[in-house]
Amino acid sequence: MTPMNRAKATPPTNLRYAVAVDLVVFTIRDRRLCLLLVERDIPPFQGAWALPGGFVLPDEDLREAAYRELAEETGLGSGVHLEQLATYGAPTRDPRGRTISIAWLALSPDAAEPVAGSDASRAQWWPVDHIDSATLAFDHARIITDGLERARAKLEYSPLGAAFCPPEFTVAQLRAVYEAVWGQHLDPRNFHRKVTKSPGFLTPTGAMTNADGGRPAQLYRRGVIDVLNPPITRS
Amino acid sequence: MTPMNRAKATPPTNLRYAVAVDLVVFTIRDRRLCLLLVERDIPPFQGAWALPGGFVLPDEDLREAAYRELAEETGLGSGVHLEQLATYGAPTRDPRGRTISIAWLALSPDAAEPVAGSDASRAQWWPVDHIDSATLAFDHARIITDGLERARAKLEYSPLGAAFCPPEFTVAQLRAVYEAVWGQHLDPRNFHRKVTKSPGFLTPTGAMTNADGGRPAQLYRRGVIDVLNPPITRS
DNA sequence: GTAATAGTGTCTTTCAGACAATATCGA
DNA sequence: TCGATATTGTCTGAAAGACACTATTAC
Repeated sequence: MTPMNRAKATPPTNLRYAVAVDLVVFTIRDRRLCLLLVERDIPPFQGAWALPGGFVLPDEDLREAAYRELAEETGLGSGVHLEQLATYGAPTRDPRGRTISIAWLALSPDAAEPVAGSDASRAQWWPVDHIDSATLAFDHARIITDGLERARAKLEYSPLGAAFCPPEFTVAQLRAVYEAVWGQHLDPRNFHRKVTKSPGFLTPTGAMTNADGGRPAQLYRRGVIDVLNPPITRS
Repeated sequence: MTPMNRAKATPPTNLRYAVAVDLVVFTIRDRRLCLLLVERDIPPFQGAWALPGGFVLPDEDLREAAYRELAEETGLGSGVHLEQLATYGAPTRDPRGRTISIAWLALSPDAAEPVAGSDASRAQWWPVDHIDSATLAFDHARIITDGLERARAKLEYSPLGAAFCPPEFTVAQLRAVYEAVWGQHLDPRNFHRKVTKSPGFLTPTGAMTNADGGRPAQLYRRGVIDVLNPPITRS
């Protein structure tokens, strides 16, 4: 084994980096798409808003770390959709030293106010169009942009819109999700036909609700499929 | 700052892990989808086939590391499409110690034989349906599965099929890509109409080729768009 | 001429979007 | 009754899949 055999050798200590998870948590509140941010109470970027997150512990999987941080900083837990977004690792993205961050996209039904994290920093839901990218810590503005893009795209070809809804929901609630995420109005009648005809997207519970006034609506649960075919188009 | 304020503090040395990039490199050879694997010449998994990859150096970005490994182990470089696939970090995925691996998906035109890596390990193209998942090193079987799924999905709604083709190519060459990746026959006439009508997918060069016998075919270059609308459907 | 591949046209069915019409509640 | 929302139906135009047909080369 030559000194050139770097790629396969055990890495020396100077090739080890801090590894963190960051969470891009979306929900719908008041018909608007909102993102969870926490206010940093220590340097760097003290006082700036940042994504919730933290370092990965030695014995936990990456997804576990994401779930743990989600629970610690929001009180949210099971029932929240969590998927990997991307990994950010520019050498200077963290002034404290090289840090690799695995970003996760989380979609949550409208929850109560977020609980303060264990570090007592302030956590708050922000409408996405009220977030000032320039003031965010680290490269979190970029991560949020990527998360938004992913969420918007996923509504088209996956049943993830339902992840923003409670376990049982109406077609109108689901439509409100799509309208909030895409920022555009959708025809209620065509939307209704599309989602109820999309095989496996929704399963009717048989129960009805009249919580919204007007004619009572059928309640649905999330179906079993992972890919919408045909997709729910945006236009 | 309490000891509980773990999430925001600078991480101690025991919270640093090795960080690697692994490459899922696909190409089309002999009308079949092929994957580049290297034979490991040192433990662990000595003698097993693995994805090309290596550790991230202190001053390079993650994408740079992926490009460097690609060049070192394949001789490939510019002109290869490279995108992040996912990050794998199960605590025990590497018996040498905790290693976080950022996997990249690379799509390459049919190239010459891969050059031997700088560590002289053997590199070889494998038809994807000839790969024995059970014999692969680490969790690479899973990574390959994820890469395959991503590649298959991306052909539908992105112009990435062209990443498997040389800079100038015919519709038939592009169709061969789709057929290899999807493993199914496509009607040449409908395919031709779909891709040439898809706005921004292909730009004709004006030149023709008769390399395949029969009527000469128009040559195209990759267009400028990133998303196909409408998508190229699979059925 | 034949064989092979490239490319166009045409038919049918399916589906998306616009929007009328009907259904079922509360007040 | 009206106002609100839910749900179904109907029409039209666009697009997909099947496949006949024409075009242009090599031999």
